[in-house]
Amino acid sequence: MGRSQEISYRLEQLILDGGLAPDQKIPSERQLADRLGVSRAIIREALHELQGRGVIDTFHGKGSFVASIVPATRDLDDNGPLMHLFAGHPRTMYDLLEVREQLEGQAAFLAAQRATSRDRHRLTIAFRMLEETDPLSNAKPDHGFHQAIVEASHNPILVHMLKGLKNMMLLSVQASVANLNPREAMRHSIMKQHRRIYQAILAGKPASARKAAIDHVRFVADSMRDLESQGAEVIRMPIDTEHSKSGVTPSA
Amino acid sequence: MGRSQEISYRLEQLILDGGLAPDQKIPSERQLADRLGVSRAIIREALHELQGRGVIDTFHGKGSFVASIVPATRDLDDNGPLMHLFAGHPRTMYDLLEVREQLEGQAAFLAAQRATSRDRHRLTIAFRMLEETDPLSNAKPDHGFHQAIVEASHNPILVHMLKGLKNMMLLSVQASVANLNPREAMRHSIMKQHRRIYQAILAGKPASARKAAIDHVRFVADSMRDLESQGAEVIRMPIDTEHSKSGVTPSA
DNA sequence: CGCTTCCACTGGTCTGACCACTGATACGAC
DNA sequence: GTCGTATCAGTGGTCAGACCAGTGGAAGCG
Repeated sequence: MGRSQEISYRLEQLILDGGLAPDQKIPSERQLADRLGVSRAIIREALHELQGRGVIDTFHGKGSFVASIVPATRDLDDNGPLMHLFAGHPRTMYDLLEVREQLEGQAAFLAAQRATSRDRHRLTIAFRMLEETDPLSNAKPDHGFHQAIVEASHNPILVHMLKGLKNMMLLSVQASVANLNPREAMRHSIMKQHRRIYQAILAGKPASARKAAIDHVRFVADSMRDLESQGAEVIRMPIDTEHSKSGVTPSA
Repeated sequence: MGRSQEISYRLEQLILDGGLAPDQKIPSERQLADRLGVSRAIIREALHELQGRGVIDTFHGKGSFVASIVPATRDLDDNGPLMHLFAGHPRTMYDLLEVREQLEGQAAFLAAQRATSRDRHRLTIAFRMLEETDPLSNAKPDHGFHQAIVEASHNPILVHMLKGLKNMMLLSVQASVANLNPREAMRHSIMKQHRRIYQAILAGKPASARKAAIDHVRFVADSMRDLESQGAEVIRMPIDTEHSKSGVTPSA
């Protein structure tokens, strides 16, 4: 363990101990360096580590501040590491969609095979909600619809895996809804796709259901790819409050 | 957004893109600084950030290395509930196979599309190991083979999900191997299926690879179902299994 | 009063030096 | 020959001091 690690640890302790509340300002790097008896470089490295963990946010010219959502020492509620790892990386969304494609397809397939009457009922409710909801706040109903499907698959592992991805899914779905729904034509297409999935499951046609689900996810992915390649601004959901990392066009 | 952040972002990109595999060594700080045209301090800050996120591990005097995609912290926790499920319900194995069917299929598909020469190399090694290994202790090479495939898919999320299921997969694979391999005919079929997958990926035929992989998993599932319905004793593996590392030894 | 200018303070980056650890190589004693 | 040991190049760890670049408030001006 180096000095930097130790400092990082001590700072985190200070913060978590309640000595520093959320949004509270952290002493300046120079002050910390002086007070803790190490060089400023060390302080900076330690702060970067905390930054990576999402404990603090730093702003040029202003200072460093305790992040509003403090993920305690070692997250109990977790999903954290993954989220931090993946959040903000555009490619991740497509990776996610590649996996979703298959999982949703399988879920739809199984749902068509196994859905009980209660499943059908819940699915119908979710579907209606989806149809009737204001497109602008459409993310949750959309997610709810897909979740109803996977639950109808009666495969605990499938449920578990998609549940584990729930947060990331939500982000992804929100992003896609935010991007695609405004385009009236696309919104219409997506509605139609949802309907296809829904009807195939209700009709007990596994193969059709799978195909519909896969097509749906693929359509979303392709559409977003198109949009992005056309230079349209792809709205990414803020995983953490202000990190407006969007707008970065890696044009080295 | 500072230079350091950008560097951190670029490095992470490299890693997630699969340009750098787990346990692989990252160029030295001085090299990176030189190559990316920034000072070493910046590199160090970026590395500390990645360290904070658990993307890399750093060792004094040795270097920095890509950490396993999934922070091991929650590995056990993650599987805990599922393991519990598995213990009681034989059906879970089939649920698992249903999911595997799709995930492995997708992995094979993407691998056929994206495998680099290094991927092909590792895949070949894993495949040969699989061919040459004593069937009785065949579980690990089998798992290693499948893992090599998913890593060649260059989809971090896919890697994560299958890795998360690693232990259960191992159980499942062990079970299937233990049950199926003794039957000479079946063992032969499985070998042929593995070969089909392998060749399809090497030949760069995504569709074939997917089909081969799906057929393979489905064959295993069906075979076990048959056996079970015939009253044959299905050997189930004990839960614990030593935490063996990945089947393939990354030969430096 | 309102606007501008300026300046102190904050983080961001660079340089180049030195320390501490690791691993392999060369060398000496046996 | 073999075995320890000394050496050395490469790596991360730390330091000091300088300068650049945003921020925000205070002083000064119209």
